[in-house]
Amino acid sequence: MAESDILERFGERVRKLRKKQGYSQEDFAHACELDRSYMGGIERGERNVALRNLQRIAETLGITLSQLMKGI
Amino acid sequence: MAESDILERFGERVRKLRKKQGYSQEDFAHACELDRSYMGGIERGERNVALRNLQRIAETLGITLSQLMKGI
DNA sequence: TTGTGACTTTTAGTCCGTC
DNA sequence: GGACGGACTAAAAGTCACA
Repeated sequence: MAESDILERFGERVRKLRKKQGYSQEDFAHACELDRSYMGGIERGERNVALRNLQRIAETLGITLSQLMKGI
Repeated sequence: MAESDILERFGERVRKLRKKQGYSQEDFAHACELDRSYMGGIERGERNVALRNLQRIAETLGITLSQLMKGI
């Protein structure tokens, strides 16, 4: 399924941006007010994240949703 | 809740782009392979759409996810 | 510090309809 | 052509313990 790639690509994108800002997965999850294991699932491409959580992630990274989606 | 605005802004964005391409709501929903009542809910800002469906909507509109999210 | 399985609760998303 | 509702099923949200 080609679409499942979108979750993986998104996960990689989050992981990259998160690391770039020096967060551990746990600290980042906490900053997003999400559970650590949920965030882990996102980065591994296992979660089909919806708009509200996408927005939280973008906000925590200090970027727009559009920027977060770049290259996805 | 400030985040609920994101759903409304997204709904307006979809409606605008959909109309620009001359689709009726029903035809557009069908083109996205989504239910018409669901698409109505999206445009009314009542639905917290997840990544896979965001991608379908973007594809149907012929734009990238990043472009779809512009201004959201 | 992260992966992962198992799980419950909440909501996404469908399908029927009416106005 | 679109708003809106009820009833339903599938899947997302969210949590925990252990490797």
